[in-house]
Formats: sequence, C-alpha cells, structure tokens
Amino acid sequence: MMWNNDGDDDDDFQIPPSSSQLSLRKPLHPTNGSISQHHHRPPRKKPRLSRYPGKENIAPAPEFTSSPCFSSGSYALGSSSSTPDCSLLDCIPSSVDCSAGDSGEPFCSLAAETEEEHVLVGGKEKGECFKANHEGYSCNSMEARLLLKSRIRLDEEEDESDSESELDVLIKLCSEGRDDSIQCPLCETDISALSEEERQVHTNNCLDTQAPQQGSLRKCEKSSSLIEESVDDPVQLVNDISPVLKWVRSLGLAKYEDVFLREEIDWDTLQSLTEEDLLSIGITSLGPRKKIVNALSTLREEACAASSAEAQAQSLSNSSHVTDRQRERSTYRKASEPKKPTANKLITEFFPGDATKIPKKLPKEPVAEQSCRRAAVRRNGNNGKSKVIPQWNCVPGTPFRVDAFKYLTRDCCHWFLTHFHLDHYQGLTKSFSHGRIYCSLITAKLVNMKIGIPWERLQVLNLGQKVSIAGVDVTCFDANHCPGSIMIRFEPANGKAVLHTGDFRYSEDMLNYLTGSPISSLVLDTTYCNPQYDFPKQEAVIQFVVESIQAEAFNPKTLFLIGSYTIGKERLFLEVARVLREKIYINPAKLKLLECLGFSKEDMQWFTVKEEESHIHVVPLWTLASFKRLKHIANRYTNRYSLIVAFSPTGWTSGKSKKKSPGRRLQQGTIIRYEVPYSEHSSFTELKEFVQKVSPEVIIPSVNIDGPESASAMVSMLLTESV
DNA sequence: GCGATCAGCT
DNA sequence: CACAGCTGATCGC
Repeated sequence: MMWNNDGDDDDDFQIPPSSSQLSLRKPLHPTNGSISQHHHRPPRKKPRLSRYPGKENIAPAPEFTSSPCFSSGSYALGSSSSTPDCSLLDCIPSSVDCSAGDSGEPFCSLAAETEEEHVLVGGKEKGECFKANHEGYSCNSMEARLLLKSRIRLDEEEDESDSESELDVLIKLCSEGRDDSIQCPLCETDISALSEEERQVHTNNCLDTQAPQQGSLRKCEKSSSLIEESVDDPVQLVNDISPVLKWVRSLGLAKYEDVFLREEIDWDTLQSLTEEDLLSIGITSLGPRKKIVNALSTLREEACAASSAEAQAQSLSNSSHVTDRQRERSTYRKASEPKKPTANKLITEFFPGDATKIPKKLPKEPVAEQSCRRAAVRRNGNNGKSKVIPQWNCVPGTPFRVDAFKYLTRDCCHWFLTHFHLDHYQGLTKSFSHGRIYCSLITAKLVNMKIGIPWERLQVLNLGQKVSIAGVDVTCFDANHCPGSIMIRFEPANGKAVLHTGDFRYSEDMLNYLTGSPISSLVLDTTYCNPQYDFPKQEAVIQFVVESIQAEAFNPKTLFLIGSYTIGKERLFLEVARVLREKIYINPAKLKLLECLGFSKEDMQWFTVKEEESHIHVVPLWTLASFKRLKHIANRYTNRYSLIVAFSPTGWTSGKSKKKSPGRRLQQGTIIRYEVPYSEHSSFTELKEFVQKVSPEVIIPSVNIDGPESASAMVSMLLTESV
C-alpha cells in the first residue's frame, strides 16, 4: 500500500486542528456552553489588543473570512495546558473591529509580547471568544463536518475523564476489537472464533433477546440516530461499516469516519467507490481523497491477485529475514552473475561499477566525461558552446539529446525538452537553430512565449501517442513533476528501449504506461536517491497547508503567502483556493503563464490579478526564503495586514528525526513561515519502487549521487522491500 | 545596447 | 541540504 506503509507516519503528522473544529464544540456539547468551561483561564493581566473602529475592505470570502469561526490557533491548541493569558475583553475588539480600520495599528501589540503569547492571543482564545458568531459556518461547512471527528479525538486527549459522547462510543464500538479479537457490540463477548455469518447471527440474537437491557444498544441507537434516522438495524450497520471505519482510520483519516458512517458505506460498497463518489459524499479535500483512491486501488489489486499475491508476499517476507551479511553479499554480487529477480534487486545494482565502491561521479567513465550539470568543461570552437555532454542528456542507441541545450552541437538535430525549468532548458535561446525541439504542448507554449522559439522549431508530443522520429519510436507520458513535464520512452531499431524520466515524481499511474516493451536503459531522476529523503505524499502536504491556513485564518488581517516557482506547485495553491473557496492573487505575468498550463476554466476562476480580492497571494519562492524579505512585505502592508503566514514549499525540509513530517513552523514576531516538503521529485522509497517495477538493465542517473555518505548509504539499501 | 553567460546567493 | 531561479557583473557581438 502506498499510503502509510510504515504505520507510524501519522505520528509525525502535526496537522494543526482547525478552528472549525473548535466551532463544533457547541453542537457537540450543547450543555457545555462556552469553552471556557473546559479551560479555566486566569483573569487578564494586561491588555493586549487594541480596538479598531471603522471597516476595512478585505474581500471576505464566502463563508470564510466573513465568519470568525476559523478562529483556533493550531499551536495554541497544542499548548492548551499552559493556560492562555487572555480574556473575552481582549478578544472582542480585535476580531470584530480589526476587520476594519485603516488606522494602521496592528491588531495586537506584539512588540510587548513573546511570539508564543501572540499565537495564543491571536489563536485559539480569540476563536473561543467568538464562538457565538460562528454557527453560520460551522453548520453548513463540509470541512467543519469532516473535522468533527478529529475534534472529538482532541477532546478525548485533552480530558480523558470527560464522559464519552454517543458518537465516541459508536466510533469506538465500530473500531475496537478488530485487531486481535472481535467483540459482540452488544454483549461484548469475544466472537473472533466465529465465522462472519455466525457473528451476525450472534449479534442478531443479542439484539433480539438482550438489546432493550443493554447499554450498548442504547448507545448504538442513540449514535445511529446521530447519523441517520432510518437505520433499521444499528448493529448490522455497525458490523457492516466497522471494517470500513477501521480501514479509514488505518489511513490516518479518522476524521472522515463519520462521513463513511453517515453514508453507511460497507466493505463492498467501499471497493466500488470512485474519486467522484468520494467527492460527492463530502470528502472535498484533495489530499484525503487521493489517499483513499490510492488505497482503494491497492485494495482492488489485492483482491484480484489474492492467492498468488499471498504466496509472493510470503516469499518476500521470508526474504526480509536474511541476515545483514547475506544482504551484503548480495549487494556485492558481481555484474557477471545471473540477473536475480527484480523484486530483490538493489538500486545500487543497476549502476555500473562495483556496488561496494559506488563512484561519486556516476556512471563510471573516463574522468573527462564525468561532467556534471553545472561544471562543464569549456572548449573552443563550435560556437563556444561545445562541452562534454553528460550521459544522462543522451539517449543510448539514438542520436537524440534530452534537456541538453547547454551542450548544443551541430551533429544532432533532435532535441527533447522534458519540462520548462531553467536547469533543463538552460542554453536555449530564441536564436536556437540546431534542429527541432520535441516537448509537450504545455512546454511548447512556454518555450514559445518565454524564450521566443518560433513554432516551426517546436514539435509537440502528445501524451501516450507513439510517433516515429528518425526511425525511433517515441512515446511520452506525464512525469508528474510540473505542468507539461514528460518522461519519454525511446524504442530504437536495436530493440533496446530507453526510458528517460526527466524530472519526475513517481505515481502508480505511470506503471500503466510502461506495459510495452521492456526497458533496457533507464535514465533516472536521482535527485533524491538517498534514503534520508523520505517525505510525505503531496496530498498530505496540501492537506497540512489547507489546515494550517484554516487554523490561522480567524483574523481578517492575516495575509497568506504561498511560494511558487515559474511553474510547479500549482496544485498546492489551487487546492487551497478550492477548499477555502477563496480566490488567490497572482501577478499578471504569472497569470499569463498559468494560462499556458492547460487548467480548466473552472480552475482558472480561482485566480485573480486584483490584489485586493484575496488575502492569499502567490509569490516567488525566494521572497519567502528569509524573514528579512518577509518583513519587507509586512511593512508594505502595514495598514491592511497585521499577520503574515507564509508557506515555503521546498523540495525537502530537513529534520532527520521527523522524516515524514508535513511541515515545520517558524515564527518571528508577526510573521509565521511554514516550510513544507512539497516535492515534485520522487522520494527514495518511490524511486525504489519505480526502479523495481521498470526493472531496467542499466540505470543512468541524471543527478550525481555525491557526498561522503552516499556510497555507504546506497550500499545499505539492502533488499528492496515488497511492494 | 542587447543577449548570453557566470558567480553568488537564497 | 536541495531545488530552481533570481540578481548583478562581465563578456561577446
């Protein structure tokens, strides 16, 4: 299973609870009234917030900024044990009045307080103070409903002595006892030994005979009435849905349990769900939706290949018990030895040379040819551009070049461009006269627009469509890197197919494209070819960003910044726009660029070039790189915004202990920066899986695997795991 | 003067 | 640490 395959991934996830979660307290605990009953706050010590008369025109998004329900500060919640120092009086003026006012004063006097205090004031507490106003959103918002479950979880953690709500009980009932034993939801006796049918008979009997006296049933009845009035047999419902809920929870999506419960989705129905279905039942966030879709496809595969898969899994699990010594030996196996099954192949084994001494410059070749991307050897002649072309820019068995515009030569007239990133098209200028450029439609549009290459020089390759170029069959596929990025399969006359990945992020869909001829050479994007590069799926990171924004968005004077390259990371801010139902500001140049990327009209409506229409701005990534720059931006918007929340989607955020953390949060004064590992390259795990599936004879790395640790790290890869 | 290239920086 | 690309200096035409 692609998601969550290491079981404790989710422990690393620190998705901040959103304000909407807080907002649900009232419907959940109607008798509790104010949250302050949960958290006893000491009296206010000093005033923190200033009042703001008047009204400021900060384009309120429907049901979002207009509603103060997005009020919880995520991190305030996390530290709720330390009693926040804030009172109702503190909160009211800022949240109500600071949505107005061009007075220029910040909504709270940060200078006098620590950063943590600021978060507390600007976060949870203020949100709580406005509880009374938030029903408008919380009752209607799908997000709010989806988050209901996690709110309950949070409550449990905060105060375990709290009596459980009916829903808690039901959820527990549904999920408990599935790991080791299965209990009758009514009499709670262990029925694991019984067959599925017998279990149902048992519970039905319990229902008939004992139910009226059993507290459990009452719980069931109450609980089910929370979900659907017309449930005929609550116990049956629990039995049917329980595995589904457990499965959902195993994906780390416990908060969507109530959706599945509400829709009464049983195990069979689950397997037939499409992404559209998921959307329609209310799983609107891309991240969780994709996660479920992926897991479902795995589920279906497993169901299909039931017996053979089991046998294979058994053999693979056996193989994982080999000793380290055995692994070493297999790693050190000489190239002359017979090729072993792909499933047991190391990435290292695909590289030329002795695996025990992986050369720092790969592949092994004369020193003069070990040119890397940046340090090319200059030579005279040939228009001053002739340099030694790295192997990854060539296609074995063909005269073609890929992303090799830094190495223009007259002996080639077929130039492929995998995607429009500077380090791949560098050297390409409008004076290019070396033949034709083959690329995707999107890349062609960009090359034409940004560099000025005439269309006559551009040959568009349609995805999945085989064309013959100079006697070589060429097919390209989506590389899942940036818009327009492709990986290309070349099938020369010699029968030795070459797959050039360009830059790519592995996706299981890719395997569908590769069913044709076996790949002899794989030119692989090895950017993150090191086990230390293990980051979450994009969906998880998107979800993190969305929830972080929700958590901080209580304040209409908050400016959100999302970093972006020329192209790439579009999905991130597009999804933010979709989920928050708020337009995103981009500058006109960026809009022009986005118009080349083939987004639907529906998607494009989320962008605006009018700054005042949105408080979520897309900015170049480097402007977020330092707090100094961010402060500069803050100064520019002193009147409109008092808080800046920036998201830096870098390829990989450091943190060896938190290997799959979806992000970390840094703060200086009124500026918060999240660094999120939104990667458009494959992680090491993904590379392993991809290589294993493609099973090439030779791998040509596109990025040198440098660094002192690389050799040993690569060798210690050991056996590739079962997939 | 303009485009291309490179080093430095983030 | 790495990506992907900006800025500014310099070079060549």
